[in-house]
Amino acid sequence: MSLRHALLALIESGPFTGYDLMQKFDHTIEYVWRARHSQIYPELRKLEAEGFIAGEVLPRQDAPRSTKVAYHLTPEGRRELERWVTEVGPQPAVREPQYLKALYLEFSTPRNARRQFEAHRQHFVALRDGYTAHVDDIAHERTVLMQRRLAASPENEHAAIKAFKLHTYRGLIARCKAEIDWAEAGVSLLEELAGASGNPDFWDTVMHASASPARSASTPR
Amino acid sequence: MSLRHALLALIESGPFTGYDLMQKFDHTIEYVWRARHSQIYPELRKLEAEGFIAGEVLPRQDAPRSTKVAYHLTPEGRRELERWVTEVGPQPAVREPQYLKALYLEFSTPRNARRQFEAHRQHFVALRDGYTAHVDDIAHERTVLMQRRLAASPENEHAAIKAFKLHTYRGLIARCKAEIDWAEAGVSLLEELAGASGNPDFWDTVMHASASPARSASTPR
DNA sequence: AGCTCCATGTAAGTCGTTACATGATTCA
DNA sequence: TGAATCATGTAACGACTTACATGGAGCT
Repeated sequence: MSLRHALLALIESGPFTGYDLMQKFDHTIEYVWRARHSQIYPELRKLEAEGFIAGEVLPRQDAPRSTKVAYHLTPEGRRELERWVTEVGPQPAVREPQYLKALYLEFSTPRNARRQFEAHRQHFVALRDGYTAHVDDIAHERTVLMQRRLAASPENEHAAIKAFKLHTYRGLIARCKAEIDWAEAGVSLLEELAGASGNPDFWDTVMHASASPARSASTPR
Repeated sequence: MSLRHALLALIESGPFTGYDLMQKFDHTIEYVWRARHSQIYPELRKLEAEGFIAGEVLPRQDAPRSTKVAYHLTPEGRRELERWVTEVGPQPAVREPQYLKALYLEFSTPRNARRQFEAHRQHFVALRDGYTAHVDDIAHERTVLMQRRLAASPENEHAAIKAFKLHTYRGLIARCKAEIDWAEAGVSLLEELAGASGNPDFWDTVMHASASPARSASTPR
């Protein structure tokens, strides 16, 4: 149920068209929630039907013969945003595909296990770098969203508003670091195991090979 | 697409009934993927239809007049399990409800912000404690799953099999720690902001109050 | 007679994905 | 002429949730 609130929060410093919002979700800017345009446009219409946002039809600056719709927050939308921020929501259920796989790496070769950890590492290095660049942009007030939001607030609140955003992205950076450390420790673990086994074929040996292949109780031994 | 593989991996040390599996997902044991029985039973039938598992009808020990179905892995299921472990899958999209909310804490009071961080902390402390207990169980080979899996493998692989599981859960513990640290740093941040603002009402003042309430471009100022 | 555990299901709905689609305009 | 950007949609499907439902058995 967070997409709608991500939209409301963005639109608060609007007005924005669906296309504007899509771009914020699609690449870079909104780094904590991902959404596709096929989800965004219908959700905007729902939010408008519920009275949380209001759209106005504008001519397109690039193509004056067609139009676009820019949405802004209504007072009800504002209240809904405040309600959401105030409410303590349920934490999402644990569902970790990479860790699930890591539990069962013995079903493949150590070489592959290392590949998994390296891919994991790479992904989170890239993610961390993106976050880091974004933190920098926020600290230097280089993002349009920050500028708009600060412009709409009294000066004595600027520090806090900025601090919340920085704290959020720094937390995500710390998480990336934890993932990177885990992946690197995984590689180290494999190397230790390689050393401990005197086996020169270690890296290409499937552990836990089909020792008990699909024994069936209807085939009593 | 991970539920089916979680099921295959569990069933590998089977046979298990849907009810057995449900319990492993529901509470404690399988700490990396959560699923409900309403998802598990249909998926088991799908896996059987695809030939990855095979069920056999058994009498229930507690109620001999009714039956249950215990599934075991087929050779195709075994191959599918190996294929999945070998394949480098796509990382799931970033979607972080708590961090999203943290980005916009200025729409509520600092008192509420602190409540959010404290709830976050609590949740991950509990999760970490669960993981920690589970790591202990694995290290001492107290779980049925570990015992079955080790019994079905040659001794020289026991260390590696155990090491993968320990490494996985320790990684999850490290992640919990990062979350706990983040939440605690959030509380500290709020206290700093409280000190910096000389305002005695700080904790109950909504920042970013409706300074620009739903301005509409159709209402030019 | 009612509670709990075992064991299994269905139905409705939300959320999200990929893929398919269109139409205006500018630029090379 | 074709590609890229702006702008907006729909359709089909998959994953997951909540809620509703049943039926045997033992325990108090």
